[in-house]
Amino acid sequence: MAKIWLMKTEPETFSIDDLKAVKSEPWDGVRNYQARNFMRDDMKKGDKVLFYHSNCKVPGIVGIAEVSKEAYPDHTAFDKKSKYFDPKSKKESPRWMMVEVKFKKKFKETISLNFLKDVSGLDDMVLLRKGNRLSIMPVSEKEFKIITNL
DNA sequence: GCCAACGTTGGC
DNA sequence: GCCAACGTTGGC
Repeated sequence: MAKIWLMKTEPETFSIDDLKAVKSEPWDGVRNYQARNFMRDDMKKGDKVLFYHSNCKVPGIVGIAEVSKEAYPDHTAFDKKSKYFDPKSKKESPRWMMVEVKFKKKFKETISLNFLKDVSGLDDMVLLRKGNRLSIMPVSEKEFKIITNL
């Protein structure tokens, strides 16, 4: 069964509108092991993705995307000129992986983080846990239903 | 821009 | 393997 994820991005860097424009995008630059493990081990083609804008005026969920390609090596880690370059990632044994996501839809309004905090049934959501810094995290079916019904 | 809460690094 | 120092994330 398809799983559901939440992926954070800074809209200044890559927003939902950017995704809409390019249709599909390789999710490069993830340099966190837990997030990588989710991509490498658990994200399957067809999984749904809640698209989240962070580090901006109104942080929150702005739309829905879908996994369009499963994990493969993140080549930006091999590129000395890339800001995501990691000398410890070798081509023979890539340390970092990425998936591709494609645009599904953009919500009319951002479901703000502030608002989500007050929605009942979402108390256990990973996103709302204190000190959470994961850029990719799992979302339960129940949480997804609540959110898409808002 | 501040700063709390994390994750990572590296000396020991 | 511990843990202090450092870097990063991300809400505010």
